[in-house]
Amino acid sequence: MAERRRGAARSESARIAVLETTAALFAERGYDHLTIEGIAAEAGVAKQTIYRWWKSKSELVAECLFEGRLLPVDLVPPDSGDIRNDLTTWLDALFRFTDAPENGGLVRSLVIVAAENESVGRQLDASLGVSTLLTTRLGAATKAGDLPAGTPLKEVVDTLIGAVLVHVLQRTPAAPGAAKRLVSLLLP
Amino acid sequence: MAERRRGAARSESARIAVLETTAALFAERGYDHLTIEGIAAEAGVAKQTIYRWWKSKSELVAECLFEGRLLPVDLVPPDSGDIRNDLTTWLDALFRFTDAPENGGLVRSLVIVAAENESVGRQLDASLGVSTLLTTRLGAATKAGDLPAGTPLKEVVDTLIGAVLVHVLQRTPAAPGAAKRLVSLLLP
DNA sequence: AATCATATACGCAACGTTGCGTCTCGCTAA
DNA sequence: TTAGCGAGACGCAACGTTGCGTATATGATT
Repeated sequence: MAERRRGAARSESARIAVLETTAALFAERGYDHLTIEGIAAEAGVAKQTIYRWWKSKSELVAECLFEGRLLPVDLVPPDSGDIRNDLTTWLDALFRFTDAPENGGLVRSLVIVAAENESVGRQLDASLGVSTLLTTRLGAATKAGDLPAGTPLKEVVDTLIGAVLVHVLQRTPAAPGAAKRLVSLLLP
Repeated sequence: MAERRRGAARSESARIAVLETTAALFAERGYDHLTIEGIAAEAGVAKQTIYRWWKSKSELVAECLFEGRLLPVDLVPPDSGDIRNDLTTWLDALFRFTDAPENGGLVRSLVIVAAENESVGRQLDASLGVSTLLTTRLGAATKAGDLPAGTPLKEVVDTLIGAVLVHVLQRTPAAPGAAKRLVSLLLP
């Protein structure tokens, strides 16, 4: 049996206020200009209330991320039946998203968090809204015979994400047709 | 004509001491625990001497990087004549380097700098000791007929780097044979 | 059932510490 | 004589911790 709690329960409203404020300030100022004191003030919450529940700034951001509060869009690959077209469409949307200046900063901040926080790093693919779903679709396509049997799915997914990261870090907008070229390269 | 300087010239020994100390502390503690005051103290230099010549911490680290002081190894791809073997060997060495825990932290710190500092980000490939050289080799291989004529070289290089970054961020040691699989995937 | 005791979270506010970036000192070297 | 140098003090911002008084929820006592 779970021993019943004794005193006042954790304030859900405070928790929500903190997470919402964190996500807002993160998107607005980026990770490195994010301060615990700033979040507390803006959220109308005591600093100690934050430190009581979150060990660090990166952990706080991680929770926002895993609750889907950081990325404004759902990057779900479409399902038309043609796996290569779907991948191209999805990758192209991802490129167009990251190429917008404000989003570029957002994703770069996200990369910083991934580099600092192990759990965010490990779930990097999930953080970017992909991974399992994408791998599932690729697996299904392989089974259906749309892809060669030996296609190393994990490598393909990692590689796609990696290409996006490189573009974001290099501040190089994706060239026209880059998504298509990349997909053709990986899944000829 | 270059106007003759008046007054004391910039101290080269101080400059060297600062860069060496920066590289050492960066490798030892990582980027986020690197402080200007710490560098100044360790290098036996006044804080103002640093601020006089470098605008920010990331710029200081960038100069270390571009002078080759940050990465302890030269990651030059071999040249055996077989471009795929060479790529695999090089990529494998890169994986083995980043898989060592202390190096993983180093590269993750480097990613943080690339995310914060535009010039580092833009020269990300050069920072990792690759790019131009690699692209040159790939171009030569294409010309020699070892690779299909339409191979998108830039995409290939970006993709390789991206795959390495993803592994580093995910804290996933590269699986045995990963380098070979990746190269086969990109250059079938 | 009403009351008290205990336990916990809360907002508020202050603490000492660290690192920032700027500034002013003499000293030294070109 | 001028500019870079080491040393170090300054105000500022944010850190992470602590104590205070209040609100709330549970368990024990009347």
